[in-house]
Amino acid sequence: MELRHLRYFVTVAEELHFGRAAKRLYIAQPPLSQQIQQLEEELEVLLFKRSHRRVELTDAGQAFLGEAYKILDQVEQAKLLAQRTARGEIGKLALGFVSSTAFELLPRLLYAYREQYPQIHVSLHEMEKDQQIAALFARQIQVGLLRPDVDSSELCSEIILREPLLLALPSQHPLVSKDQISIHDLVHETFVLQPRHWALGLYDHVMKLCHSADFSPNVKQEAADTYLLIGLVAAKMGISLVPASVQSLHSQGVVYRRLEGDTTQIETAMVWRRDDDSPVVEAFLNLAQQETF
Amino acid sequence: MELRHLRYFVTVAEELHFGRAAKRLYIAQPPLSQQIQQLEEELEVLLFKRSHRRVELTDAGQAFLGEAYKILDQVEQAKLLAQRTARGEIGKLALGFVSSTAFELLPRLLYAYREQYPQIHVSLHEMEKDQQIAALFARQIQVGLLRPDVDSSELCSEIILREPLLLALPSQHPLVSKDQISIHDLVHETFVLQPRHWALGLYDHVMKLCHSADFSPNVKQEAADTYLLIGLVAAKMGISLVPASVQSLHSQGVVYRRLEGDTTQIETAMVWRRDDDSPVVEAFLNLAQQETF
DNA sequence: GCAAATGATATATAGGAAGTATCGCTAACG
DNA sequence: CGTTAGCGATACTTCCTATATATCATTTGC
Repeated sequence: MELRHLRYFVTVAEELHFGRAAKRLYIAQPPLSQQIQQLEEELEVLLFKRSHRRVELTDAGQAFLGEAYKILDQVEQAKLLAQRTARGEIGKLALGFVSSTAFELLPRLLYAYREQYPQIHVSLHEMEKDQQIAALFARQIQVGLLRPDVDSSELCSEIILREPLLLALPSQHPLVSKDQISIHDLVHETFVLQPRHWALGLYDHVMKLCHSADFSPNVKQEAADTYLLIGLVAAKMGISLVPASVQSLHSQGVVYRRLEGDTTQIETAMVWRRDDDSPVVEAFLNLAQQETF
Repeated sequence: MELRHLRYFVTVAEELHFGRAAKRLYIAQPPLSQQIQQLEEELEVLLFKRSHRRVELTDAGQAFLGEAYKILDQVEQAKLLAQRTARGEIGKLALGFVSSTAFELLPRLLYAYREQYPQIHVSLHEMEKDQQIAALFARQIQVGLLRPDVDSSELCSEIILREPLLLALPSQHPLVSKDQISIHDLVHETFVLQPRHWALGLYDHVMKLCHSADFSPNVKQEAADTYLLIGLVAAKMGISLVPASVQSLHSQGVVYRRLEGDTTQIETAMVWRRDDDSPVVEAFLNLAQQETF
């Protein structure tokens, strides 16, 4: 049995007339009769009652007609599904992200993506950099958002955000009222920072900055979680240096200031498998590249 | 697109190897490659990622595979459905019957039929003879159970039950204790009968019988419904003559007796449209013929 | 009883699916 | 690093079969 048989059968069942059905199918009448006979032979069932004057469906033909419609419809659906899936309009996307992207970058990307591809189910997984890379290899996530660099020939990456460092201060801190704050003003401050193993790139940036002013920061407390970190600043445990996007985490008792003369750029990159040509991923990457800030 | 494409696609998807898939399909490898290419061309979608070393499904291929399985499965289902419908194993059967068949014949037929064709939905419609014939013409019922004769070239009929007449007596009636009861013993009795228009054949049989003993029955009360008729006998409104199968309607206060020397046979027939070749009807008729009593 | 209508049959044709031979690329191996 | 085995694609041929043409057989309506 081929779909041809079903298409022909449906048409004859609709016309109840071999001649008209053949015309509608743009074939001659004899081959149509033959194909219907073939179908009946394979099913071992008579689908039509033919008198030389009238054609009508048998009970079995009636039953088969309903199924035939369903099948032909499902074929169309399958075609559409494949095309949409290929265009990245349907599917699943697992994203890894470092916590610092959760305040600005990730929400913006997600919002834009959802708008354009509402049928994609996106799952979000907060992970630190190394975990993300492992998860990419294990195909647990398809795209990661993290701080560069990534060194692997099997992965691709692209920087999608560069942002300055900001100083986070308790709101009653004396420096708040100062016009311009330079890195040298921080020599005797106590710091609250994320642990090095947790936020490698950021940590090293901060260290480099302090060393450029010939001091090592006095780290009183470490906190991996960004919410907690800002909370500690508000609680006057110390000051901190954070990527600018953290600013959108408006926390009472914390103010943010640029550091005079600091040109540090904190970079955020997207990472994905080089061999991943999934259209879902491709669509996400394209969109993210356009949305670059 | 033809089912061939789906069958080939599914096999390649299962094997992830064109050579092995071709072997399983009993065709050579090149035509298989070509058919898959055709399919991809029609869908405008790549279904497989081919490196010269490995074949794997794309996302779209994965999605399409699920649909392809469903479609092929549904084709099998459709085939089965048509065959079963043709064999009369699936469908609907509307039966008309006169009330007197409801006690013995109809239950027995139904029981046997349901056992063999549990998937058929049977609907039952109590109607008198003329209504049944009209309903057969109107295709509201497919088979009728009634008293012959039926005179129409468009209908077929066959007698499936012959039964004697029984005398129904109130249990305290003097005739109950008599050894042999003859029709002549009934000359002075009062009768309860079904109206002539309602039970044509039966009524005429009773009249003929009485006239053979040179009297006309004294009909005190008529009752169309058989239950009511027997109830009236129990209430000593009179005696009645009924087909033997009514006996299975065991009613307190009523006893049944054969009439000595009476050879009357009450006949019940099945009637159906001559042009009805529905397998459901055919199966029912066959079974009823075998079950004849 | 003849003509029109309609589906089946017989035969011819052509379009395309399958077969054969071969190529091109990759990866594993000595 | 060249060689070889594996595997899918391509080129070309063959053969099957779906389609077309012509005709027949049967029914029905005038």
